[in-house]
Amino acid sequence: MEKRSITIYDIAREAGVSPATVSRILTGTAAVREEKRQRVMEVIAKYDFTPNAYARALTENRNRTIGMVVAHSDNSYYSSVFAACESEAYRRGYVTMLMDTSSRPENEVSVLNRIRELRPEALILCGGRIDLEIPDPKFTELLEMTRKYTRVVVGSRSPMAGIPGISVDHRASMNLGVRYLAGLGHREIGFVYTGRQFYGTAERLEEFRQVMAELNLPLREEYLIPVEDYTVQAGTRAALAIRQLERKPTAVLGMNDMVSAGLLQGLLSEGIRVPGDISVLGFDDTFVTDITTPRLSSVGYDYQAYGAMLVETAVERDQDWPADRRIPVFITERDSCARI
Amino acid sequence: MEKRSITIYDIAREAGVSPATVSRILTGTAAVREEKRQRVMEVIAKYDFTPNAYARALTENRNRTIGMVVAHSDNSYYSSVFAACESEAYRRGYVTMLMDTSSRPENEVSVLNRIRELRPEALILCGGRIDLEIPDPKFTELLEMTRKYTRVVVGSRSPMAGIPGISVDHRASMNLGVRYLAGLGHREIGFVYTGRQFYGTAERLEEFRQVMAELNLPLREEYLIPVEDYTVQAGTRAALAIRQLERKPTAVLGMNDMVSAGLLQGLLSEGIRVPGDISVLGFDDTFVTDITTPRLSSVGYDYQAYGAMLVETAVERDQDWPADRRIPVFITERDSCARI
DNA sequence: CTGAAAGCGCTTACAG
DNA sequence: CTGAAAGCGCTTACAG
Repeated sequence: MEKRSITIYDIAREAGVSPATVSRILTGTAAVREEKRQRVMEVIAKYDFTPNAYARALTENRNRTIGMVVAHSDNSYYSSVFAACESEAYRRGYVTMLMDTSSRPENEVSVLNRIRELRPEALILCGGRIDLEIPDPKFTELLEMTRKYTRVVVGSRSPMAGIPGISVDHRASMNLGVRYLAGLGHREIGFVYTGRQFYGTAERLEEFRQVMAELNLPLREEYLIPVEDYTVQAGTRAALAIRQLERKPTAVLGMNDMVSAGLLQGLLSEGIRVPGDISVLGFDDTFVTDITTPRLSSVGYDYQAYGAMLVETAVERDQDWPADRRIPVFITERDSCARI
Repeated sequence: MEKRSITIYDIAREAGVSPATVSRILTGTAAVREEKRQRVMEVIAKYDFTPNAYARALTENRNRTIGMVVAHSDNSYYSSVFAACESEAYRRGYVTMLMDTSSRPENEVSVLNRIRELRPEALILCGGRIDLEIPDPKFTELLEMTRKYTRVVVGSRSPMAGIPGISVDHRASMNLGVRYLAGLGHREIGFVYTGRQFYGTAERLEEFRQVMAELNLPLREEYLIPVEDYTVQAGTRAALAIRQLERKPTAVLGMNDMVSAGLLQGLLSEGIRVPGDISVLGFDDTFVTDITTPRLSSVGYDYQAYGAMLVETAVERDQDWPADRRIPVFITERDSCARI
């Protein structure tokens, strides 16, 4: 941003053509005599001229921009989803602006206000109030406003008609996890969960009960252990709770890899062997799984595919996308679960 | 983006004022009679009107946007730096667009081309060719072009006059690490390093030799172990190399937390106790340190402060910032280093 | 194939 | 305090 930046007019003057011709060369939308093209290209190169995306956006009424707002950009789940979205968006010629709300409602408000001004062609929302089991009407209203200015897609359950939702198949992930453990011979299975207010947790909890019943496994309420957040420390505290138990589970699922890592450490430091005494299974299959000792088996998703689907749905607006789609899950066996 | 979005003209007409008045209310730059303000605000609320940032940017010749390009957005070091920058930028009223180059030169080129069109008020560059010990002239030229359109700041050593560089104090980090280990009684110290072509590695290597000499500790070339990349697997392979050693170090520094985590696991699985037989110290102090067993001691930085400094330097352009600044380092003791 | 002109949606001197 | 008008830097009918 110098005093006044060089424009298409400057290029045109120096090349001895009209600004329209320069524009045609830049956009490549119309034929231009080769000789003129040459001259113009030379002048462009001489000044390292690059057309102003803002002016272009204003005339074309599009800006090749995608907004993405996540709850915590430095959390490895969200950063994996973002990285996947960004690369797909970039491949399609879009640039991504990432904003972080730290899961704070006041930030969600101000971030979405800013997004409306920025008018990205599409907005991808992941985490925060959008994940609430019982929708927050204030937030729903905010989404309605945002929709007037930009197409929105959520990495969650669809919050309303017209906003496609694409999310992890929470029920399938729990089903797979429990069946995997049952296949290893476990009958006494626990679940350390976080975020009861979120639909993903609700779905996993329901599925847990259901699949345990289907498999004819005993469901013990004391094996359902709530923790406050998604941290290592929360997992460690859950391990303490498990130690107190008269009769212990032989396997436990942790809400995500961080909680599971804490669980694993906590159990170990209580002298409980993993997987010797208790098997631990994580969710998300982030790189954390390679770092724990023993390495953590985990139910994961194809982040690359998830990101691609999110961006595709965001960008190809004419298609008739399903209101809700779920990402398939798979399990990666490492060393934290044993046959009993 | 409907057919035609609602504009300041629509608002003006319905409120019975001129567009200029609406604009004045929106920007808050000039006094407007209270009664008119009321009327206008009502119409704005009625339509959830939000001014178009692109049009505004074009007239004001600024866009309140910061670009950030990182080598790997899903790497925890970069995502910590980004999160810190984003929050500081947001606090100052800027939105951040994050782009990821995957450290590929061809992506650096296309990303920077796109950045020039987008004309963010400032660009923060972290990782990739900017970190090369011997500058790449092609890349330097690319930076020169970019500078014509936007102020650039790097999270690295300053590549040229006019581009402020702010980076981790690599020498200090190594000095601190070695002195810490020496303080624990270690004399036989090793270093597993990655990216010899990067200045940060070069600095750490030099400092390693220097501080070892200062402390009168024996420097054994076979304790300087190069690995290919910054992964857990690289650390594991380094552990194998250490096992082969006739005479083993009693402590080793790993290039970053990931490498150190792999080192730790590899050593453990070779039957070498950590920290009983060998102490391991990491760099970066990311959340990885809480997940390893034993938990990893690590030399880290204040990411929040780093991000704030990067953004401040990027945005307050009138100030006379030093060409090169280094972020202070500190050590966080956990359980991977023992007194000998 | 090419230029003059209008328009995208704002802001800001300029003149009351 | 307020409006008419010009301008920001492009693109695209429109008319040759």
